[in-house]
Amino acid sequence: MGRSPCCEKEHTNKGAWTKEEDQRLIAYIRANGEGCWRSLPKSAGLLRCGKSCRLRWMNYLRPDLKRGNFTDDEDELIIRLHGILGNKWSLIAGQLPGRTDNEIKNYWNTHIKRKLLSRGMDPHTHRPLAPDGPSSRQEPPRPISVPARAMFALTTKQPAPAPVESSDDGGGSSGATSTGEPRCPDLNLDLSVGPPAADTPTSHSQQQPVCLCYHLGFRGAGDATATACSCRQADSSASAQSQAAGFRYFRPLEEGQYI
DNA sequence: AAGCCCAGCAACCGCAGCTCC
DNA sequence: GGGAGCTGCGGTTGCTGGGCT
Repeated sequence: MGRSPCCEKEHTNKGAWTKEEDQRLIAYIRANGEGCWRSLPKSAGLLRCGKSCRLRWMNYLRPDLKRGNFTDDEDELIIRLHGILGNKWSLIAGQLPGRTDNEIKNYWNTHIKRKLLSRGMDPHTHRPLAPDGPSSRQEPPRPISVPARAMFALTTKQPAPAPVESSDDGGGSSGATSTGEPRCPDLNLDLSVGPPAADTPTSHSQQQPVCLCYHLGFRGAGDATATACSCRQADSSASAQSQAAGFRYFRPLEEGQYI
């Protein structure tokens, strides 16, 4: 594709995977588990680079993947999460069991963008399109910039004004829908980005942060999708410190609460 | 029937962040 | 503290198949 290869290895296959390669990869991971992608190709007898193996497994071969069309509910969830998280496809994928970031990214670019445009919404800003067209004004992407592994706590305490650009103009995807359904009423998203707050009580100390994963169905071990959320694993091992820097805090939402 | 166009999907690449030493 | 190596993420590209002319 015009760029230099990511691997220095010259004798690696590229392009579409063959059935044989798939079978080898599946067999190897079944026997040895995931991890150590760099050495996996050699161990598995594959002429691929580790990144390629990982991608193939994550996006196509994993047994817990859900194939098939996205449902309307998934559509709406993706739109809502994109409004909150922006192009953090992996985070969004984490809320959709069986879906991959690549799949969601592709789906967004091919379907949902169009869907939002047909609704008169700007897919980047989740705001109503300007009268002079979507691309005529080069508005920066969503102002909420959440680093992939940045610590953020999400609170739902109301009715404080949301620091996030919520859909107060009536057009945001997180607001009430045209049907009047209270999808995300007056959300107070307190996305605090910074060092872990566990030992540093702040003004949020009385506002129990909420783990998106928890609310959206990831309940930890036992769940087929448990690996997508490490909230409950965070404290269990020192090696999970990096995970702890991610979704560390969680609290189930109460009935009637929305995100 | 043949060629063209385009949407959708799979895969690649560079980079950022994390861990280990 | 800093460098090296590895992993994961997001953007981009290229292939493929279906629809249209």
